[in-house]
Amino acid sequence: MTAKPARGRPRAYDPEEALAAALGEFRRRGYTATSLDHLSDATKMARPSLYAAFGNKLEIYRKAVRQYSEQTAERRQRALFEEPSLDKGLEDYFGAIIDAYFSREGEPLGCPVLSVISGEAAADPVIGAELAAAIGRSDGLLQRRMAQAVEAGEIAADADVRGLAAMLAALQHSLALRARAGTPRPELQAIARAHVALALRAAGAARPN
Amino acid sequence: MTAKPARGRPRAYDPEEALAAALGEFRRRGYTATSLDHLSDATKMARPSLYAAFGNKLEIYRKAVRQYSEQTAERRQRALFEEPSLDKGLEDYFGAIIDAYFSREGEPLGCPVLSVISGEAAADPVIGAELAAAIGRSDGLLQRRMAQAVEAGEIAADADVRGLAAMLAALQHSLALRARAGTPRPELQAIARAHVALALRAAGAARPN
DNA sequence: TTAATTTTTTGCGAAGTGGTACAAAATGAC
DNA sequence: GTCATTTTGTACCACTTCGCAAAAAATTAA
Repeated sequence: MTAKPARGRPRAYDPEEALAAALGEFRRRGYTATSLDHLSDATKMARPSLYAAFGNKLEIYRKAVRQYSEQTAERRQRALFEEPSLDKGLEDYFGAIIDAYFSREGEPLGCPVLSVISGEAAADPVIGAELAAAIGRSDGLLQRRMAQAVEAGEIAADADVRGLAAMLAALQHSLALRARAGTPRPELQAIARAHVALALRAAGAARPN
Repeated sequence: MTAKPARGRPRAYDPEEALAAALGEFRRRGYTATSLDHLSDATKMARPSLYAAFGNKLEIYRKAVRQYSEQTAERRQRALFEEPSLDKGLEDYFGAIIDAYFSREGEPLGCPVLSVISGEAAADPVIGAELAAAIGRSDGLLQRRMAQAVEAGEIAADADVRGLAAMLAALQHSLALRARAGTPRPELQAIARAHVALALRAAGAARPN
């Protein structure tokens, strides 16, 4: 990956680290409240270097989120689609989400999208679309999983697939928000467990366990 | 109410209108992205007048939210606690919430608290506390209602009161977020209906209808 | 009229905003 | 070495940010 001798002056930063540091700033401060000076400090890159490397503020944010998504998506999707037990799969899915909602230092930062650009989404159509897309992706995943569950007989044949998916998506939205408000991790985990259990019961799960 | 001859120069603005206009700006733009100039324009008050009347930016926001809350709380609480049918009560409760999440002109602005200060909550402890308090208030209301429902035999005696309340709160959080992403009203209403129906089914409602 | 009181208006200031131009520095290719 | 190339660092731009001081205006009380 990093095997590129290149030609000119070697860059003094690691793009991946820089984007991670930038995302940290966005998550802590929120989108608008994060200035280019903040990003410059956090990445240890001068502002012109930031521009040359990633583009303007919005582009920096998008690239940082994309990297985060790619890094965390696999575990979530595997939990959802490769775990045989629906119950355990959902618990792992939300467990992965909760893990991602905390920084390495344990700060409850919530979701880099839902929690960070919600404030700006109504005024800026580009950001609004970004938010809508993120929500739509989760909805899609959960709908697919619930449809599978119906086919596999894991839940009632006449279960409301879309309603159940929306109800589980709501848990994700709620976790993002509660993390943002400082709710400690064990409490989030308890909330997720209870929510999943109730959802499965409402779905007429084959084995209410 | 407005019967106060006062002494000095009469104020040229109506405080209630001004706060409503200020809240509109906050809701549209988000907290940080709303500048005092925006507020000054929207309220038609010069910046020093804003300061004299309401205080600094955060105080303006708080007073505007307080007014909004007082104006919308009654309908919500009546739906929740005075409607005999639990099912209908919850539907009306979330119906009132959805109504409040749209501006008079029909823009889906979401919640003036959840959708607006989520981004700032992690960095600013005062705002974080504000967000946590708002979440806690809804949790409390829903817990009380679900506890009543158990006592009245409207739902199963061994129902998970806290879990159900959190699950319904999650619907509120999700509605706020989806509104922010531009989801049209009928879709929000459908989501709310399905969510409530599933929650009641999970609660072992006496009459699943 | 005059004085007291309250609000509005004008204008300022120091700091921060996103974004960029341009020269200096560090490398590989020749 | 010398050149082409790429990144870095310094400095700057025009604009906006929040906040306030001080004067002007509009009213009631005496």
